[in-house]
Amino acid sequence: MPSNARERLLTAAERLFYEEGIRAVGVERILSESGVGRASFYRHFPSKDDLVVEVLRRRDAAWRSWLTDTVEASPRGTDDLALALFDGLAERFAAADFRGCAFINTMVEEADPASPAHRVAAEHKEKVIEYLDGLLAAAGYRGHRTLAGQLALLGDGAIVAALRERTTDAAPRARAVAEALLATAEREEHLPLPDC
Amino acid sequence: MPSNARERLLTAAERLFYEEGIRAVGVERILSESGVGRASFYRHFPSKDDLVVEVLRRRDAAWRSWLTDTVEASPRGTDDLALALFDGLAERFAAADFRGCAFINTMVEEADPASPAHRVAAEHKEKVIEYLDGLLAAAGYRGHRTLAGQLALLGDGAIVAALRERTTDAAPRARAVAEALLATAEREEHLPLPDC
DNA sequence: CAGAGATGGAACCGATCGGTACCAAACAGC
DNA sequence: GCTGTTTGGTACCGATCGGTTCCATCTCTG
Repeated sequence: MPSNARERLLTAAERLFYEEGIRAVGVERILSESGVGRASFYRHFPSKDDLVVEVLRRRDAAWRSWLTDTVEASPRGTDDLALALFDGLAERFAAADFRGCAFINTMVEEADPASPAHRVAAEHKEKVIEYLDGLLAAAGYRGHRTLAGQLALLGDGAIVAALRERTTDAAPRARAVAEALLATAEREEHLPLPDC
Repeated sequence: MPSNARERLLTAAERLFYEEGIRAVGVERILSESGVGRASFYRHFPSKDDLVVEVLRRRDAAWRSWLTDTVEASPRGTDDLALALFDGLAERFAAADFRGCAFINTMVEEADPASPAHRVAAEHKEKVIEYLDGLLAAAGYRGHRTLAGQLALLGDGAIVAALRERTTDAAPRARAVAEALLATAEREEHLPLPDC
């Protein structure tokens, strides 16, 4: 059964790491905000780095389940299910504590690509792309793998833009690009015959 | 006349900040790698933060002049000058020390949007978008301002993707999206008459 | 050559970093 | 009620953080 202290540590650390950055938050802050004793912390996690990795793993799971829920709850047709991504992002951009993508931020803060935290963050993006790839393949798009990478690229670009200008404008802006992209890509599969 | 020590500090700091991150590099590292004495450092810069801001200012100027050179040296026609951006990015992605966009990284590391470093980084992106806007307006695109934001979004998305997968593949992938985007946008201005 | 300003080196400062050791209280299951 | 585990609190550790101070040396100018 899960420990109480461990749970409080993870939730406090997740919030603090996202709001202020991994390196910017010391162990002392996590302890005081979670109410956990210093010894208890190191009983549950060998080091701060291990806490970071565990926080990222949980956030990866939570984020991807949010993505699938958002897509499945979308009232759209099956053709442009992936576009629901950008409407979902718009909600995220509006959050008061929005500070970009936790995984992009981790890859920036943990510069070494071989570091555990960096790898977990990179693998998260891979899994998101695989999921999008599945959606696009099911919708019958020809170059679905490339298309999935392009949609993820648009999503990340929108997140960066939202972080920079601190508005939700980037979401519909990226959505429009995605629509233009899917409109041209769709033709290859669904409209092989010239229409003019 | 420019001080020798100051110049060495700025070049060493720029490299170290980009390779390892701003917070990850202490003053000691900058001193040892630049060969500048501790006292000399604080004679030239009131604090480390001031050095960070000055490094960003110089990188902003250098990056934007690189952008204009890249665009002007492009063999393309005036219509898709902006696409030269992505070919230029591909070269950057291939660099051995590529570690994303220094300004995105700064906005991630310096979480407070009001901090001087964060603001300089955000303003850099604004200036890039203004430049792209000018290019698109000159080429006769109708919604050139929105289009400029979308191209910048694609550029940032490509940079993030390149940081994640550590290949140059993201550049042509983003370029293809930009071409699809400009292809649909161009019609509004240059082809007001239906072609079928 | 003489003087002035800039320089590099090192000692030192308080604060904070991640991590360890120890302890008394709270808690559980029997 | 008693035992054994988990808990929060605190003191402490060496290392490093950004920053100050002093000094001997170097270089450039007059």
